Amino acid sequence: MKPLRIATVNVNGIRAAYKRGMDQWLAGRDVDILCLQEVRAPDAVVRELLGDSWHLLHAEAEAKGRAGVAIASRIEPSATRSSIGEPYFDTSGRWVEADFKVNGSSLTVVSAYVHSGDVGTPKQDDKYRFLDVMEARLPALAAESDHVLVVGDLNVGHTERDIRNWKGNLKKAGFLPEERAYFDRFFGDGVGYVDVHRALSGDVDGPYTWWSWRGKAFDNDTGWRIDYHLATPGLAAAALEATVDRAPSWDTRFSDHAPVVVDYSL
Amino acid sequence: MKPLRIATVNVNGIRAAYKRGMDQWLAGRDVDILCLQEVRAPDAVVRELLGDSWHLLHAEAEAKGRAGVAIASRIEPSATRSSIGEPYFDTSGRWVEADFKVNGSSLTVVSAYVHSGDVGTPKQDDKYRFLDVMEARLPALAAESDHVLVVGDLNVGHTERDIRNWKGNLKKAGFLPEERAYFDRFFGDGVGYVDVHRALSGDVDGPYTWWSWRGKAFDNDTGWRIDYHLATPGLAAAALEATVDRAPSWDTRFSDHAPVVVDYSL
DNA sequence: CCTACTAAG
DNA sequence: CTTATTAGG
Repeated sequence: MKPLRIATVNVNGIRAAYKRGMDQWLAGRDVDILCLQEVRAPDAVVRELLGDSWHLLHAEAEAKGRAGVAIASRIEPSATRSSIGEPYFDTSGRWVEADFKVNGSSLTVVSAYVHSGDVGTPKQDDKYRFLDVMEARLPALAAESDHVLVVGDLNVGHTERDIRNWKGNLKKAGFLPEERAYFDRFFGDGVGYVDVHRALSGDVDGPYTWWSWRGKAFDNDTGWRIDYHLATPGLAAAALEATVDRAPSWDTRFSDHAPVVVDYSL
Repeated sequence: MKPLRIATVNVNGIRAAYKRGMDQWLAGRDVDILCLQEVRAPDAVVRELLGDSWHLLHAEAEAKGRAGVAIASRIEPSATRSSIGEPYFDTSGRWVEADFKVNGSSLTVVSAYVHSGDVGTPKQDDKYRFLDVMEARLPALAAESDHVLVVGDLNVGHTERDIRNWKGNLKKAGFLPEERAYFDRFFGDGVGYVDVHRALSGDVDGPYTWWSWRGKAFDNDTGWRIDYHLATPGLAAAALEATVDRAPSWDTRFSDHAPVVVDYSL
């Protein structure tokens, strides 16, 4: 049986990503379920760019040109939702859920875009509030489907291996102890999800998924691993291979984030 | 005696112009006095881009990133002014004057940027008000110097030969009868200036100096001649040659306007 | 440093 | 269609 290929990527504006060759990446990757964050475009534009070969679930943000998440799939979802369970976030373009039937099992896929945060500002409060709701939503989803996969830009590096310059970022949004503790719990017995890429790659540095556009961050691989596949244990056990599509393997850099692609033998 | 080469160009943002190769144009043209409009950058940025081989007179607009005119010269001005004579326009970045001594004669050069206007809006009132003040300033300048040259983006096409699609623009700002009448007066006995390029090129269509970025306006030469050299008669008689630097002669299009370059044998 | 928005051209 | 600004990342 051909594995199910699921990719997540923060496109940082899908119009800009297409200008930079995102279509070439897509054409070469044969993705079954494509999860996008920071779409930053109206629904009609997204449909036009992706073409009609996808089923598209897209949650725009209320603010024009901000955030926006989507799930584009070759197979049709049996159900879709665009709420994380807290009305405050329903128009923020940060969370969509799609249910699929795959070989007799139910699979829920989530495309998530956690706030970037900013210490000492209301943005950080929103980030914690979102992570709180997410922490409650994860086990609820796991109770409803055979398999759950939450992917996206979670804007937190979990461990010292997930950020190149971790010492310099201990007080920065994205690597705060309080943020990292959420991920300890996501991956702990209570919530019970698995960090798929970390499980497959083992205890190594990276692989990073985001690099600042500034300076030579990308060339020097001064990056952060903040784009994840969080899977329920049965699904995580079915993960065959995980890849970050960045140079040198893939030479089109169409966003400041690189796609994280995982094959699941479901 | 080597003629004095004076160029005018609306750069539509000097930063963007340099990115598109304005420096290559400048390097190949050996200009003595360079008049700029729509500089749209802080003074420090302009000085950095032009380098230290110029004397620079630069009037920024009060509004950041808007308008801005400059005169960069290889020879040092004996005096400079940045008022057209009406305080309302003093912070609009639309008028600068520099006086030079050239071979024993006095020469005043003005870099002007007339409002684009918009029929039925306050912008059109400002445009008329500016043209009113300009109409008063022209003879005053002529009385003070041996030679006066007012160059820049005057945002009005004078005659039917100055706009490709003149019939379609009779009611549009830039070709309104009331605007064109100002130029009849500028070139009439009362004010007494000469349209240098028209005098040299004769009664032909164009040559145009501005083409919209939209569509194929540039390739089809659907343009407007709105960038001028207005000279007092003695100076106009000294004009040897006038050129619009556009393709095919010059292949770098660094602005939606092309430079108008004139050699004066002073 | 890059995105999209907006006003201006 | 392009410019620079602004907020957001």
